[in-house]
Amino acid sequence: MSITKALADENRVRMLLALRDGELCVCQITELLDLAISTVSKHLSILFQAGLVDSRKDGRWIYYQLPGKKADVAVREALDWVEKALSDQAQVLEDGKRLKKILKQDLAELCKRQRER
Amino acid sequence: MSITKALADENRVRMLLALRDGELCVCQITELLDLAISTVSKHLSILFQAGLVDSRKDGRWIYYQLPGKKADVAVREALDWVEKALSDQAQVLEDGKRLKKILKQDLAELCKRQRER
DNA sequence: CTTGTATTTCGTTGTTTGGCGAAATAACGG
DNA sequence: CCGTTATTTCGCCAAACAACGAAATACAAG
Repeated sequence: MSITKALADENRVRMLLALRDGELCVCQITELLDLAISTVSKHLSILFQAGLVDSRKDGRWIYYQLPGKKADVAVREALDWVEKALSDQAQVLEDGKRLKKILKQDLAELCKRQRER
Repeated sequence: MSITKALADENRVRMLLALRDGELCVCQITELLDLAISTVSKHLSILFQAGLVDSRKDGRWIYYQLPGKKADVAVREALDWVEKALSDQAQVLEDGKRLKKILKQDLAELCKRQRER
């Protein structure tokens, strides 16, 4: 049930699909979705509680990623479905392009710019 | 997106799982969930708009059912996931038992009793 | 330590959603 | 036709939710 609720928000689905190609830190996700940092953080905690993302700390940053093979079957199959059913949405395709540009930017610079919004 | 939103409500998921063994009319679903008829009707319209249920009219009653093979792939796979991931929830198991009793009742009687709540 | 920085938590606000009952609709049976 | 009946639509209220900014937290670097 927490899985279906977590998937009900468009921004959260965008986050999951953005993580397909690897982990991202909070400020990268924030840049992609153009939301307040606190909003993104809350969304991530909802995804985390549903088991749909993992996180790890590295230096100053916290990286979020899709869960590995150890994840619950229900979670893994839900994520498979999301990818198959929703990854061709216009917004998601655009996110893919924007994400490439974001990944080229220096992480410290990116975070700094966000703090000054 | 309309699919994930439709699946985010517990009562709607219960409806879908109740339909696994065959079609049900609105008043049977209402009896199962113990909600107002108008509420059930609204839930069903949300499921219908997402493509997660079909309906057919027969005499005085409208029967809802899970969509057939012609349904969208995204819909069919979402329903497969719901069944696999959520059908072992306590509430759903109890619904299964209650549904058997409901199905034994005369349809006209059932509807009549509901009108008098 | 102390400053700076990335993230989370908290409190508030506006919007969405779920619930109900009453009225409208549709359609069957007399 | 006319009343009855099953369902939907409408208008309302309360609860849940998403969004924000400010304050708190955690921790790395100087």
